[in-house]
Amino acid sequence: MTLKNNQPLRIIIFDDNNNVRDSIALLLSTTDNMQLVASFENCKNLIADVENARPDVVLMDIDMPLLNGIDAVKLLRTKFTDLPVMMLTGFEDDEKVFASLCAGANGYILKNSNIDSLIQYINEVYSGGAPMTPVIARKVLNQFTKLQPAQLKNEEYNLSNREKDVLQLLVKGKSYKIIADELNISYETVHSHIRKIYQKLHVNSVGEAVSKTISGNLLRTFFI
Amino acid sequence: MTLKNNQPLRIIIFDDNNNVRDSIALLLSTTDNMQLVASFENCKNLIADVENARPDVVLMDIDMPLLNGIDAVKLLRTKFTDLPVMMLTGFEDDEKVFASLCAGANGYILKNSNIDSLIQYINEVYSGGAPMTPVIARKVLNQFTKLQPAQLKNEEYNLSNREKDVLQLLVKGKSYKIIADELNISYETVHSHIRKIYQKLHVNSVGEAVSKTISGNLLRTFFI
DNA sequence: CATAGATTCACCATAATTGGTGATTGATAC
DNA sequence: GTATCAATCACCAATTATGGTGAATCTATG
Repeated sequence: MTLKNNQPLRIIIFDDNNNVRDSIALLLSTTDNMQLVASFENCKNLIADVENARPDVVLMDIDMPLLNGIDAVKLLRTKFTDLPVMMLTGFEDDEKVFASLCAGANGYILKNSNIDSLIQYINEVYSGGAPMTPVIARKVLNQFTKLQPAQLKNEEYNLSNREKDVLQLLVKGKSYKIIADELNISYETVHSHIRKIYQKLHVNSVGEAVSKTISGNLLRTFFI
Repeated sequence: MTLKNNQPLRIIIFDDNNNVRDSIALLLSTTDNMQLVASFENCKNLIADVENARPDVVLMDIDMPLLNGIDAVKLLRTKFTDLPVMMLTGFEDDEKVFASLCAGANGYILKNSNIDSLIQYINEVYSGGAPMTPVIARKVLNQFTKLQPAQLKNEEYNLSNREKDVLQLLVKGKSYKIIADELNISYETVHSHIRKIYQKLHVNSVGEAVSKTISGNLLRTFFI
């Protein structure tokens, strides 16, 4: 695995369960390129703890007294924007997965993952990946195939650059007048561009255009 | 691992590379609960082959002569809507990942994954997961955090049921008149609902409303 | 029962969007 | 060099959306 200057990966864990902290300590003590540099049962001194421990990867439980793991990640992100944080949780709660990822967590795995997996996940999250359970990933895919009929033939709409500019602003909810202003062109030019856009997208209202654009684009940007 | 009636998982592979087919055959021959029931170097008789082999999981290469793996998945999906298909590929090409998943693949992994992983991935795809590389998954997360500031505070807009109905149609690009028609209410009622919706969402045009709704909702439906 | 909110509808005036047609300029391709 | 297309602008007419005000009915909640 890729290591920083041949030094073992510095790991830190926040978990209120002694057993969990102990097992992870044991696991990491038998793993060559990893080192548990600190371990805490709550996030009371989160920022200071992290500053002192200088970890390469943070393991964070979700259900903890005082400050829960999700808020902890948010707090962490105010100081350490790129520090890899992996959530550890006992069960797969969709709401919490969602909230964690939104808060800025880089991965989300179950505590009952087998030992090899945990080591692998830590490596992955350190090297820029985002380990998540296949069940979560599956939800993304389902959404895909659901939306597919309309958008994902990936029709190249062949919008010109200017048309894309206009469409982008349209998606932000701007009116013709404001778009004209922001692009320094006349209202009638905007009108003209939008006419073309509607032709190319096969729609005939802002609603449809925005809808088609976002759902297409969002999904595409996920993977391209 | 979960098995169907204690029978080993029936695996089938399509790959034009003899070495790959051989290594996978070897790997699976040493794996208790899996069985390679057939192996083909192209998808010439895809449907027939699958019908005969009755696999539980299909492993599909992408670059193949005659019919490439992506089109093969599409074809497969016309007959076997739920059959787990995992793409196997030598390299991580974003476009192809995207195209495969759109075509209906359930997972996407690299051939150079280690042996244990492959076995695990097969199990996961069979049991309803969607194994994908952490790098792909990371892209999803990045998109998340990008969109977060605007939408994902997950403000409860407290829309009433009727308002949600109307908003949903608005998102589909329907006009007031058509919405009125579809919900069997008067134009003025639609008008009235939309006024309320705009208030609650803090917007004042279809564009904004649709935008706010979709980007919020799409992401949410991925994970909740 | 009184109050709040959801759902329904109406009228009015203004503003914004949509569709049609047409025209000029500049760049690019054949 | 001419045909094509992007980008710009204009005028006109019809439709649609937005915002204000007001009001009736019904349901649920205290």
